[in-house]
Amino acid sequence: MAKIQTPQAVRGTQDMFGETEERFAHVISTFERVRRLYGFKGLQLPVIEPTAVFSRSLGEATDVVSKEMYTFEDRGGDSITLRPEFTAGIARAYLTNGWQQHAPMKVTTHGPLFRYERPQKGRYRQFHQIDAEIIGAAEPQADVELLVMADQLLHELGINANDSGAVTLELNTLGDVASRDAWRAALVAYFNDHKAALSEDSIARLEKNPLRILDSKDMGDRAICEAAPLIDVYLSGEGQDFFGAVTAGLDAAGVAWTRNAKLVRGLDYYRHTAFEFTTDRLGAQGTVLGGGRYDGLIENLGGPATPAVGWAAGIERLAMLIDAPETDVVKVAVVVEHEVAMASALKAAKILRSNNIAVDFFATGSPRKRFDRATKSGAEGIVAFDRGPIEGTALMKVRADEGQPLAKKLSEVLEDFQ
RNA sequence: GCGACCGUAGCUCAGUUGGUUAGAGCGCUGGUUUGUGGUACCAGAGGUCGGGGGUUCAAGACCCCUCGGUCGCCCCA
Repeated sequence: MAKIQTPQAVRGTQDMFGETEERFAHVISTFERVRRLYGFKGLQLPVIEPTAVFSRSLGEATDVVSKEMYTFEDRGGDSITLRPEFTAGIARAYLTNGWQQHAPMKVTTHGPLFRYERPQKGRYRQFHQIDAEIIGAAEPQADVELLVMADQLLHELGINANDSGAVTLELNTLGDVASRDAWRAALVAYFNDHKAALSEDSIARLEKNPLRILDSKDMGDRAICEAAPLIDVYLSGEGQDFFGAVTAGLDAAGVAWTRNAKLVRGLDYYRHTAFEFTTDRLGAQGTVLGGGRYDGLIENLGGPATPAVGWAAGIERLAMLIDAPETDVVKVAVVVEHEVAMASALKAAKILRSNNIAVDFFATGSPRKRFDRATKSGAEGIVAFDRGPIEGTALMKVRADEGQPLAKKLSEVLEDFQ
């Protein structure tokens, strides 16, 4: 028989099992727990959306829209896109379902996102994020609540800033529309004056996304950025008040933060608050959680002017930063030492499981291996079924820890492990 | 899209300046010991050395192409 080539996973996708999966699941379950502590509702959204949802809200010129989306035509001829981020889809759902009635709406979601990029450490084509948003809230307290929740989440995952220093909250403001536009114009003027010294990448950014030059990794660019104009000079009184309220709120809640006046967001719809929790432990992928205020987005999609704030965090990146969670271990290992005991063993396993006791079942391979595997499973107790004194009957033996084997009734076993 | 490094059993890796039947550990299967058993020992299965082409008397080792992986640039979580 001719060998056929074995199928491969799509580049940039992962098959998670064992510790990798446990870390992943732990991030999500912690997030689900913490989000409830802050009164956020869950949200489940489609993975596919009409392409326009993203092209209109992110901006046609952005890298995400122009070259990173998984877009295809469905059988009806409609252009469909696999979501590259959460916010646009949430905004769409908010409009199509008339969720204005619930405003201010505090929601969270999590799941897979897709971006056609070159995979590297902490970055995949199918990746996963947890996401939190408050829609319909214009006040800075919404920004604060979101940030305090993010901080607590990181803390409960064991990777927060306050003591370990693994992650730090960098905070900036982009101001309101007028402030932001004035700052942007000043930056363009400044960088144009220094165009000759800029890197090739940054000259391109000057046209497409001048704010981005501020976090260039090029050493020459960084030197030029040192003297670049800051938002503070162009920030309106209103913008100052807003930012002041956010920082005061964080201080009141005991959340550590540092000002990074060069922090910007890649997407056009951000206003006011911009923030990132960053780490130096993930190679080139320093951002673990990022977000900001996007008061302009819902209007971009044709809805009413609706203020909103939100953040998203990469589950894979968080999973790489946490300590390995304890692996789930079954409470009882049921071992079938002789075939005549099979029926009794199956029945016992079923009863134990019905009583909410986790059971693993060992009934294949040599009797010796069965017991070995049961021992290695880490179960608290082993319930073994052997041939009984009368032909065709079963004998139950219980062994917990190092003790001598005991003959027990199943009801006693239930008591032991309940 | 660009760059660097890597690709030998299921897994982690050895394989000396190219030279006889390609190895180890773990895992797996069977067995022997250990008085009911997490140990130790023995044996077995499992590889067309990512794929294709080339150089050579001889290539897992050298050259080219190709596919895959990792990391970095860009961009982002």
